[in-house]
Amino acid sequence: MKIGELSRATGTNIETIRYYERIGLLPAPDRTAANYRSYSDAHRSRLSFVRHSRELGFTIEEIRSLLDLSDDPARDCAAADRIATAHLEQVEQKIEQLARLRDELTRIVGRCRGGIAADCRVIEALGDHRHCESPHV
Amino acid sequence: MKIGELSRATGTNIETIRYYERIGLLPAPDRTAANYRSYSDAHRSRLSFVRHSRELGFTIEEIRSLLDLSDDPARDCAAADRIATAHLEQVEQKIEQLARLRDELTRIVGRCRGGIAADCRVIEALGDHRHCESPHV
DNA sequence: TATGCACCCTGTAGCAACTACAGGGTCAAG
DNA sequence: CTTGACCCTGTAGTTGCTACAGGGTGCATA
Ligand SMILES: [Zn+2]
Ligand SMILES: [Zn+2]
Ligand SMILES: [Zn+2]
Ligand SMILES: [Zn+2]
Repeated sequence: MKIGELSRATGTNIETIRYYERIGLLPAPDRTAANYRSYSDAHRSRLSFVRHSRELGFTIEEIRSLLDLSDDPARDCAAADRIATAHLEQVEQKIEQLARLRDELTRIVGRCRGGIAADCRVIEALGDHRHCESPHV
Repeated sequence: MKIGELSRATGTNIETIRYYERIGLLPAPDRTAANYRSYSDAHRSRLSFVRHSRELGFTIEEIRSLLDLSDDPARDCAAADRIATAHLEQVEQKIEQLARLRDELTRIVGRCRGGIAADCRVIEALGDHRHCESPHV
């Protein structure tokens, strides 16, 4: 499989595939006589794993650890669980933070009654946290 | 006010203040005889505006537009309202996306029963989106 | 007077995770 | 024999900072 086919098969940008190789996330594939990369099915499924994990928000380093683990099928899977659980917790924290942000932004946006910038409550609220009702950080 | 005082007064890293000046978000202040930056109260409140807006998740470019607007107090404030509303919508979308992620991650994490990596349902789920119950993207 | 220390300066490079060229080579079809 | 689709390497850009390196300044103390 050439890089273009792998790109279409996994929905991954070609530049991204080369980037993953450069940072050691995907192993370097064989080359054809013309120096084209030639991928196997193992590459395809590894890349699918990476892309899917990225879509689920895991960082490259987390994915690296997860790949290490699945490369060594006899190891205890507790590490994978720990990574996934920690990531879930981070997502939950991020949601809470964004919800606070949303509430504060809703209050701020709702205060604009139109008119000139000098009188705008939105601009006023952005300039001074004392107008806020939550710490939002 | 020297840069260290401004830094303490606004809770902004000194490097960040210089960065804002470099990208034209803060006007270059006067200099002392020793070439030290010397800030006025106008600088201080402008920087507070920037930091507060950043805390609320606005991008630098959005803040630039908001500052342009507040620099011209006679202008109609509708543009500010539009920026803030658009930002609020983005925050809401991000929350929804993260909520989908959280649900999917919760399902995935819940499937691990311990054991070896070869049998791990978490690793399996990460490798193949067909195990997912939502599109989560 | 020297010297220590806190503070300031510029310029550059690093982070994450890509993305986008520039400037070239390869290969099959018409 | 040229056109077009593909592939290659290497480098630089994105966002919003942060962290030096390598210097200068200013004030208090011994
Ligand atoms: Zn308004
Ligand atoms: Zn606030
Ligand atoms: Zn498991
Ligand atoms: Zn999925």
